[in-house]
Amino acid sequence: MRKRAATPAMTRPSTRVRERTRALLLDAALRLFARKGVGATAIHEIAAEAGVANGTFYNYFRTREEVLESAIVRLADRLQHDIRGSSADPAERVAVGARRFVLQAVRDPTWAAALMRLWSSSAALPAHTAAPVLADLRAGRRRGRFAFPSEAAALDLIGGAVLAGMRTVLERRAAEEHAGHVAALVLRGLGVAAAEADEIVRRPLPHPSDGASPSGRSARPRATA
Amino acid sequence: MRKRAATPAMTRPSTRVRERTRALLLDAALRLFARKGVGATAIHEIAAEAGVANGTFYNYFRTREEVLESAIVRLADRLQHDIRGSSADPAERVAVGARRFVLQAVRDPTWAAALMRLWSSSAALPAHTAAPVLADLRAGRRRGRFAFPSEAAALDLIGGAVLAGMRTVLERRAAEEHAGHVAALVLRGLGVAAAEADEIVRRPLPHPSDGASPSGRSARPRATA
Amino acid sequence: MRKRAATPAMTRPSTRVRERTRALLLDAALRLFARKGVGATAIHEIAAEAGVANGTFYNYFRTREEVLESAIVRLADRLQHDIRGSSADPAERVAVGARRFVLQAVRDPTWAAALMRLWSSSAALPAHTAAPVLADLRAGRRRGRFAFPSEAAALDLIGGAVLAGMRTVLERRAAEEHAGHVAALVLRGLGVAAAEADEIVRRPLPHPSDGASPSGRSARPRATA
Amino acid sequence: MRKRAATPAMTRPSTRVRERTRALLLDAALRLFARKGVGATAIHEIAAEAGVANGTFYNYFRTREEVLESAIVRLADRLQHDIRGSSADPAERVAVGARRFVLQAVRDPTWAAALMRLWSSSAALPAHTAAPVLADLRAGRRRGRFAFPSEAAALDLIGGAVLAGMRTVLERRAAEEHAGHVAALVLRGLGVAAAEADEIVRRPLPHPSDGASPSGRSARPRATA
DNA sequence: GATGAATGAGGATTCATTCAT
DNA sequence: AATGAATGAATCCTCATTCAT
Repeated sequence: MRKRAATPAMTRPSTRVRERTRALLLDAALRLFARKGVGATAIHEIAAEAGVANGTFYNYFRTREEVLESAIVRLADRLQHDIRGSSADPAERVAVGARRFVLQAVRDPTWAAALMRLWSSSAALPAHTAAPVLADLRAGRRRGRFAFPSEAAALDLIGGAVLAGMRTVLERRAAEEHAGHVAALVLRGLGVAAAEADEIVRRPLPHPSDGASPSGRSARPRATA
Repeated sequence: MRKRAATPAMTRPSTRVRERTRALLLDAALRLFARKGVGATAIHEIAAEAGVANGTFYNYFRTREEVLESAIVRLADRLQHDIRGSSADPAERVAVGARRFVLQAVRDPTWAAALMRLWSSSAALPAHTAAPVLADLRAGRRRGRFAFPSEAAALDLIGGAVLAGMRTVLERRAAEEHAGHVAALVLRGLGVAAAEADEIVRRPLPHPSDGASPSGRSARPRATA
Repeated sequence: MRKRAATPAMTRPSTRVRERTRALLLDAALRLFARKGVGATAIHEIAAEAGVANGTFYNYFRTREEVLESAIVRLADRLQHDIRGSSADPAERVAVGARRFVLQAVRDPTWAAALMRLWSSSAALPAHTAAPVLADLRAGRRRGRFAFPSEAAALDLIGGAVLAGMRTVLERRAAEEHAGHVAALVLRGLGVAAAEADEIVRRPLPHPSDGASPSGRSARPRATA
Repeated sequence: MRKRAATPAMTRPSTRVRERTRALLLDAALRLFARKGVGATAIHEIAAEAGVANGTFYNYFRTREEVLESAIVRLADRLQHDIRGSSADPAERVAVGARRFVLQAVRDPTWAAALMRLWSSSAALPAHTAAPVLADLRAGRRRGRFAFPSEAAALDLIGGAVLAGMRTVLERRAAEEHAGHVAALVLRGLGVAAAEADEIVRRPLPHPSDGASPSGRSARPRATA
C-alpha cells in the first residue's frame, strides 16, 4: 500500500484529479458569476460550463454559497498575485494598486465583473482586499504623505472610487486613461498635493505581471499528462 | 360611483385605491429587496409583505423586472426629495449631498440597503443620481472651486466614496461622524483645500427633511374600511 | 501468498478477508436499518459505516435488496443461536423463546430495532422464525398442553404479542419484567392454566448465551495493516 | 364584501375546494402507502394518483412526513367510526373490535395495508388506537372479566395479535374465520374461560357499519355541485 | 379589481452504479 | 480487491403565472 518515495509534488492520482476538477468548477463559476451575477447562475450551468456532469458539482460543493466562498478566496488570491505594487512610497503603492485594478477591468472584463459581483455579496472580499491597503495608509500617514480623518473614511475613498472606476470602464464609459484619473483624485483626497499626485500617476507601471484568469480565453490548458 | 365636485387633484376613488395598492406593493418590494436582495425576493413574498393576495401583484406589474424598475424610480424620487442640498456653493452642495446619503444609512437602514442592492442592479439608478451631481461638478469647475481631470473620474470619486461610506455605516463599522469624514476627503479629491473642506463639512445640515420611508416603521396602516 | 498447513478450517487468506469485509458490510447495514429504517438507508452510507469505499459495496452485493436478503439471513441465524430455548416441555420452550426475544430488546436495542424493521419488509423473516415455533405448537397440542382453533391463529398470537412487547420495551414504555408478563398472557391464550403459566414464566432462563451483535459496541476494530 | 346569511354549512367556495383537494391528496396517499409503503411513495406519484399537478401537493403539505401525519389522523378517525363495538360487556367489546379489524383486512385490503404500514411508521397511530381499548381493559378488570399482570402486556397481546392476524389475512394465509380464532385466543389470554371465549366470538357482529375507504372503489364521488 | 387554488417548467439535490487507477 | 471520482436519472421543491370565482 505504501507509495513510492514521497516528495512534495507526490500526490495520489485521485488527489490531482480532484484538484483539477475543483479548479474547473471554480473557474466556471467565476465566469458565470461575472457574466450573469451570482443569483442568476444555476448550478447545472456551472457544471455544464465546467464540462462535468450535474452531480459532480456536489462532490465538491454543497451549496451555491459554498462555491461563492471558494470563488472569493480564489479571486482574492489572484488579486494578491496580480495586482500588488512594489514601490517603497506608500503614495505610489496606492496609486499603482488603484491603476492596476481599473486597468485590469479593461484587460480582463470577466475578472473585473466577477470581482464587482462578489464585492457586494460578502464582506470577506472587501476585508481581504483592504488589509494591504490599510498597511499603506498607516505607513503613508506616519511619513506625512497622507492626512485623513479616519482610516475607515480613507479606505472608503480608495475602495469606493476604484470600484466605481472599474464599473465605468467595464461599461465602456471611459477608457484606459480613466485609471490614472481616478488614482490622482484618490491621492489628492488622501492629502497628496495635486501636482505631485498627477506626476505619480503618470509614472510607468512596474512589471505587468499576468496571472491566470477565469476567462475562457486563457483557461483550461488541458492537463499536460 | 358618484364623483365629487371636480378639483384639480380629483381622481376617481378606484384610482386612489389603485395608487395605494401600488404603493403598498412597491414599498413591500423595497423592504424585501433591502432585506434579502433582488434576486432572492419572490413575487409571492412581495404580495404577502404588502398584505395582498398572490394574484393581485399581476394587476400592477407584469414581471419582477417591472417592479424593480418602478422600485428604482420610487427610490430615486425619494432621493430627490430627501437628500438634495440647497446651497449656492457647489462645494457645499456636494458636501451636503454626500453627508446626507451617509447619514441616511444611519437613520433608515432599510432605505440604504435597498439603494445599495439596486445600485448594482441597473444603470438607471446611478445615472439618475449622477445627473444633479454632474451639474454641481460643472458649476464648481467653472467657478474654480473644483479641478479634476475628467468628469467621469470625479463622478466615480463622489459616487464610489459615498456608496462605500454608506456600506461602512450600514455594517456598523463606523458611526455618524463617518459622513463628514468621507465628505471631506471627497472635497479634497475634487480640489478643495484641506482646511476649507474640513470647515465645509462641519457646517450644520440645512432642514433635515424627512420623507416617507419603506421601512416597516412608517408603513402599512391597515385600511379601516 | 503461501498457504499455511492445511486444517479443516483452512481458507485462502483472501477468502478470509472477503468474509470479513462482507461481515463488516452486513453489520453496518443492520445498524443502519435499525437506526433509520431500510428505505432511508443509502448504499454509500452502508459503505461509510462499514469503513470501506463506495465501490467496494458492489464487490459483495449487487442491489440493496441483496443486502437486505443477506441481512435477514444473518439476523435469523443469530436468532437461532441466541434465542432458542432448550427445555423438553413445549410450553416452557415457547415461554423461554418469548421472554428471550423481549429481553433481547432491552439488552441489544439495535438488534431489536433491526428485527422489527425487517420483520415487515419481507415474509422471509417471519416464516423463518415461525418454523421452530410451529413445531412446539404441534408438540404441545399433541401432549394436551395447548389448545387452539388454528395454527395460524396461535402463531399470530405468539408472534404478534412478542413483537409488540419488543416494541414496548424498545420505546421504554416498559422494563425487563415486561418479558414475563407477555409470555404469561401468551401461554394462557394457548390454553395453559393461569397459575401454571405464571409459574413457568418465573423459572430462571437457561444459559444466557451472548452472541455477536451488530451494535457499535462490539464491531469494527480498525484493521491495523 | 359581506356574504349572504352565514350558516354553519356556509363556507366560501375556495374553502370547499380546498378541503376537497386535500381529501383527494390524502386518499391518494393512503392508497399508495398501502400499495408500496411510505418510503417508496414519491410525492409526484401522490399528486398523479390524486389527479392534480405536481406543485399542488405543496399547497397542502410541506413534506412527506406531513402527509403521513395527516393520513394517520384520517385513518385513525375512520377507525373510530368504523370499528368501535357497542356492547356493554368489555370482553365482548374487545372481541368485536378484534374481529372487526381482522375482517376489515378481508373487506378492504387497501385500508388494512395502509394501517399496517403506518402502524410502524409512527407512535401516534398505535397510541391513538390503544386509548379506547385501554378503557375496556380497565372496565373488564374492575368487573372481574379480565386478569392480567400489566396493562402494557395486555395491550401488546391484543394489538400484536390483531395486527398479526390482519397480516395473515392480507397475505391470504387465512380466511374470514381467522378473525374469530384470533379473538378467542386473545380473550383467553386476558383471563376469559375458554368455553366462554369461544361463545363470545361466535356471536353475530352488530351493525356492519361501512364508512368511506381510501380504496379506489368507493372514492372520489365527483362534487355534487 | 381582488382572490387564492392550480399549474408545470425549471432548478436543486440525492444516490445507485460504473469504471479507470 | 479496493478505491473514489464521475455520472445522470429520478426525485424534491419553488415559484412565476394563469384563471375561475
